[in-house]
Amino acid sequence: MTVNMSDYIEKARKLGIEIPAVSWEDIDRDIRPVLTKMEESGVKLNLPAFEKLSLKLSRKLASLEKEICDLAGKQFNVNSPSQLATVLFEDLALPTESIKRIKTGLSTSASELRKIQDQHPIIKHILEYREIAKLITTYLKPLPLLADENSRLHTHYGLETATSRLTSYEPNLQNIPIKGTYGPEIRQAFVASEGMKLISADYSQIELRIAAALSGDTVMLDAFKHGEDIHSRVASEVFAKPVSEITHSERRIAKIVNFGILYGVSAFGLAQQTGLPQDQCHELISRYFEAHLGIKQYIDEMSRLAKEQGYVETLFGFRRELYNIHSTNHYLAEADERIATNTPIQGTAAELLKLAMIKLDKELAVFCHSCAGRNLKIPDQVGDDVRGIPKIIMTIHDEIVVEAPAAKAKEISELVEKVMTEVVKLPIPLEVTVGVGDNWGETK
DNA sequence: ACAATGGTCC
DNA sequence: ACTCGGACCATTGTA
Repeated sequence: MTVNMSDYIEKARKLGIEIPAVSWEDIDRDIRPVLTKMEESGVKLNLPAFEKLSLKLSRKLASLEKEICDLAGKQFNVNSPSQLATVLFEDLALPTESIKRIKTGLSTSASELRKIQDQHPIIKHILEYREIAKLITTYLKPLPLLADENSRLHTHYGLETATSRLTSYEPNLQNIPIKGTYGPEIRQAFVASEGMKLISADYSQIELRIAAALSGDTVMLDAFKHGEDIHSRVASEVFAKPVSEITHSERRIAKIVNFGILYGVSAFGLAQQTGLPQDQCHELISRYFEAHLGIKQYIDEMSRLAKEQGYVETLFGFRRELYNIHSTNHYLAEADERIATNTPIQGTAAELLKLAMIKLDKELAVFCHSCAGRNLKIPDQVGDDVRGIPKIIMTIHDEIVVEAPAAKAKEISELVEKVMTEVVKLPIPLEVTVGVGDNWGETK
């Protein structure tokens, strides 16, 4: 047995991780039929709600466009970055010192515009215009056109990514809005069929937990073991004060630091995101690594592995080649170093979700079988093909959405939580947040 | 048809 | 010069 035990399974065992004896290739083979079923099931849209919101926002967009052109003193295409740059930085002569230069001139991206938001009332209008235009053109208009005769929307899932994550396309259901004023409204228009409920279950901080497990960082492992708020905990470390004294703003910054670590943060990037001066960000990063020697070691180890073997691997052996790790172009070489730290974490998270989906799909079948004599089926009051069978209908990187008969939703939500929580045994618990509702916005 | 820009999600 | 991982998609403007 141990003779043929793969390297990565042995590696996992040493980290105190118990994983099933499967490779990423086994996982991808077994997830495919599950994905196909999800594609065929689809998710139901509340089309009248789409129509209503679309109309409301279209009116708002038109009035914003008029206000913007009035403030600009001329008619122009607000959708055109080049025309917009001319209006802002030539016609209105707004300050350009802090604005990023791009190939074609001055950037008009939201992050740049926010820097000069106080300089002119037009900026706020433009930001709101962009937000609303995005929602209309990317979601509200196209999605209903892709729905079938039962108002169900069928995405396609792909397996070809650099990290073993899934993709979703035509349409992409993995970037449906959730933030902002209207994000929740859009999610509320993703609904359960009559007699059914939506169950949404997502892993909380799965990437940070995997980082803790893969690195063996004792401080982070300890924090997760005790169920601490990881962002507040890191805030107390980098700002050197007790958790009880951490402010909302300090926690927000620590959250950005935590994400930055997963992505291979630089002081510059952190400054960009937090709005703090770069030298203070440098200080925060130093303090972070002082408090998390295990994480520092992990990053160095991945960098070393990348240089030695030219690739890194996920927990289940998915390999990513790093072609630029030895490049004399430092920018490219450093980019590969960041990829080397991130890929095992992001990739392992993706593999755990796939494993959970494979197991859940089987468990749901078992559940249905055991319910066979208990009148589980909902009479076909709907024209579609669901009729009371619980199904996985969507996945969004760390989240699984199930559609289940209302009468069994509670029971099934507990099954979903159990399968996801127990998919592998890490030295720390995997936490899952579950919600049940009549629509996707309600399950949070 | 394609590059550039910008924006949504995890 | 230029900065933080992974995706998909819409629009503009040029070829």
